[in-house]
Amino acid sequence: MKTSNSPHSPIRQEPAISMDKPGKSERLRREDWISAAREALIKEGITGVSLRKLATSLGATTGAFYWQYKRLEDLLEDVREDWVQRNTAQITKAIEAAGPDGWQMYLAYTRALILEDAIDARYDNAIREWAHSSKRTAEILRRVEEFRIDQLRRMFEAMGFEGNAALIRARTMYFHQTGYYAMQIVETVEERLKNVPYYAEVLTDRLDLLNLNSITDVKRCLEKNAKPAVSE
Amino acid sequence: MKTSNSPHSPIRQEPAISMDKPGKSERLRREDWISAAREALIKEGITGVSLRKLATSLGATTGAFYWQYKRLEDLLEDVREDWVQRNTAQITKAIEAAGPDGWQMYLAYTRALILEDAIDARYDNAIREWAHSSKRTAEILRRVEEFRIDQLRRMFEAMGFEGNAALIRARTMYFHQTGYYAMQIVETVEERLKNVPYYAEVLTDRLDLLNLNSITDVKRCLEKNAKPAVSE
DNA sequence: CTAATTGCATAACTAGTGTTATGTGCTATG
DNA sequence: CATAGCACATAACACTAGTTATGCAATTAG
Repeated sequence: MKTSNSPHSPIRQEPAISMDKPGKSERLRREDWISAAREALIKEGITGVSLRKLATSLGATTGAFYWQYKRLEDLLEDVREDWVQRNTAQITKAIEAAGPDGWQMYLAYTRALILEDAIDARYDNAIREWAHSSKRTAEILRRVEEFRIDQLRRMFEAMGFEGNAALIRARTMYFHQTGYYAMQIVETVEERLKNVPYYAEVLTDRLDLLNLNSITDVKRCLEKNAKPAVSE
Repeated sequence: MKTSNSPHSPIRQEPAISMDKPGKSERLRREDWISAAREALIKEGITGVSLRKLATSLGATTGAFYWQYKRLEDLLEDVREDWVQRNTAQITKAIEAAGPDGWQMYLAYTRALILEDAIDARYDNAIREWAHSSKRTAEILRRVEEFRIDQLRRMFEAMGFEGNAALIRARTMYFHQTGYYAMQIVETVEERLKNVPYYAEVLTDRLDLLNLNSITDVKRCLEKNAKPAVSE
């Protein structure tokens, strides 16, 4: 038997005052393992998330991990929660703050996607890929996607679309986004801004945005609290 | 050293006449391994494709595999080619045979997707997932997707959309499809048929399809060589 | 009938995995 | 200074992976 020191303390005290020795060799915290796991998941998929790789990337070994977590699965659960917070909770705030006007919500959503990178597409893809081999991940992904689509549906209803029309547009928009992510399209911000009026025309039936010829016009239209339509 | 018998013959002679002993224990062929790998890939992802699992599903062991293939990678390359043939080459024929009229091509594509299951969505997903960890798979996926989108772009151009408008619609349609696949939506054929007019309205600006109220109307509209528009 | 080849099965090897047990340097406390 | 305990490193275990070497029954050739 070993001494009775018990790791895996539920609440980690931060080093109170961690100043004065910044870069040297601070103690590892759970967030360090979560970050390392997130980056490995994004870069190589769930098969790339191995304890020894994570430990090496943190300049440690597997022994350090088991001081923070009891099992690998516990870290993976934290990664799932990290994804929900980063890729859904954040953009949800932006949309709902722009309400109740549907068009303002649409602009806020577009702005968050294009200008603020509120959703990391590679993170979404890695989670979706992971869901294929992890029942737990699939469950969380499904719950999040139902929430996201319902959020868009309420947005289109706020724009005046009723019933099935709002749902179809919500799904068209979200499926398009998912497909865009899945295909790992590489575009500059300018290219994406240039297409904003075209997608808005298809999804919202607003033809007036086609008058926005320059990218600066589009960008100005996406500014917060901007008036819905035509360039002044 | 062992005897100088050399396996991995480039061309496999079929058993000439394989009648009379159907179910017992026929010799394994490359297609058997390809089929087993495809089903494992679809069900469990690329991590589920292991030699011992494949062998077990075929009632054999790993030793049998190396009589057909030199390396596992050689089987995986055959699986990639199998995917291209099954999920792209087939539907391409259907579309191009319906040309040059763009609307007929649209109907042929929709019919192939909904009524003929010309694309196995789970196969597409598994390949896309695999592409995250396999450079070779990513290369083939990219080539196929560029071909698919260009095919849709030419279809929209044949419908009268010009330049960027045709490309945007092609991408919207394909991204939607990819997202639909990625989300693993479960719908009956009737549900999917019911939405055909709505999607057609968004993508092609044809309002006349909204007159198709019943599913049988939609189905009749999708019949080969059907007239473009209104219910008679 | 004998011998050779085919078409596998069996087992072992190397490498990588999560996990556990134990050793160890550093820090804070008395 | 001495000592307890924290935060690791090290090493080993059981398991699975692809691959290789070898054994072996069934078929075929002479």
